[in-house]
Amino acid sequence: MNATVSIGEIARRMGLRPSAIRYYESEQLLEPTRRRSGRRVYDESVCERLTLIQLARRAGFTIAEIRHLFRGFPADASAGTRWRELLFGKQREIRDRMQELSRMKEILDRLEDCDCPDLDACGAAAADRSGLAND
Amino acid sequence: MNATVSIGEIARRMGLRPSAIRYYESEQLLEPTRRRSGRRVYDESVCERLTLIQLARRAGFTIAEIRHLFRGFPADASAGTRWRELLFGKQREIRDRMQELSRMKEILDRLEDCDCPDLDACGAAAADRSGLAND
DNA sequence: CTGGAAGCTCAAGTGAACTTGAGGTCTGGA
DNA sequence: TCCAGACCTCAAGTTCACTTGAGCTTCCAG
Repeated sequence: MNATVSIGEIARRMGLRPSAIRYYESEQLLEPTRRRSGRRVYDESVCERLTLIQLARRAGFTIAEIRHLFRGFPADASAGTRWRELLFGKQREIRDRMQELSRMKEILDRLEDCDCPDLDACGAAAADRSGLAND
Repeated sequence: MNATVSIGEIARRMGLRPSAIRYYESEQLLEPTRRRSGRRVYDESVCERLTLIQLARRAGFTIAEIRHLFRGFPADASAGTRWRELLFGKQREIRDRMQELSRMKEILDRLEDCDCPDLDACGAAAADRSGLAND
């Protein structure tokens, strides 16, 4: 029934600019959009797709990687392998990023408990700093 | 004893390019470096600082934010408030990012268990997709 | 029917975070 | 002594992900 949403309306709902949506389409993260007298007409389902794009972006995927995530690789002998590699690589990246975020969170939490004007002046954070090299 | 490390050596140890280290210095994330006949001479402690910079970068801090993290804000009535705001804002951002990463991880983990050539072709991921709007 | 908002395309511009290039200096090993 | 290679500065270039502007069309409320 409600398959007649304008690009402006989708953008508003998703907190994006229309230009970003056109850009994603041009990058083939969205399928070519149906037109009515030249204008793009969306149905609601594009929102899920856009949410997934935003999620992937914030998880560190580049536009090209998201395209591969959605559309795979040009079908040849190595397509499956490359897909697996993208997947495994990204899983690893995400694990690493989660760890880094935890470490940064600890530093900030510790900073919160003191009232230094900055990290350089902060003794509470020194403990974290000295632990940083233990990789 | 070993207070005579060159920029190239520090870069190598930290997996950075010398240009990045010079850039951080120019952006005042590192203190002006001691020179010997024009060349920068580091002692090991700069590595902790660089590790912290990299951690913060990957946690989503901009260069300007890292500068504020280290050096605070120009001392005036609002300096303390702005510092707290930066801290709280970043803590929130980190929590959000960790949640987003978990969601993305789930999607990738599910993709791993099937053998679709891409996400568009994947039924296992459809469940995730339909759940995405439930914010 | 009309005027302003919203859309369209395409090319060029933007901001963040570095990198590269040009032109020159300094150092350390053969 | 010679010179390859590491450093220096400063300005300009690069990449990514969009945004903006120009010039033009279409929609719709009054």
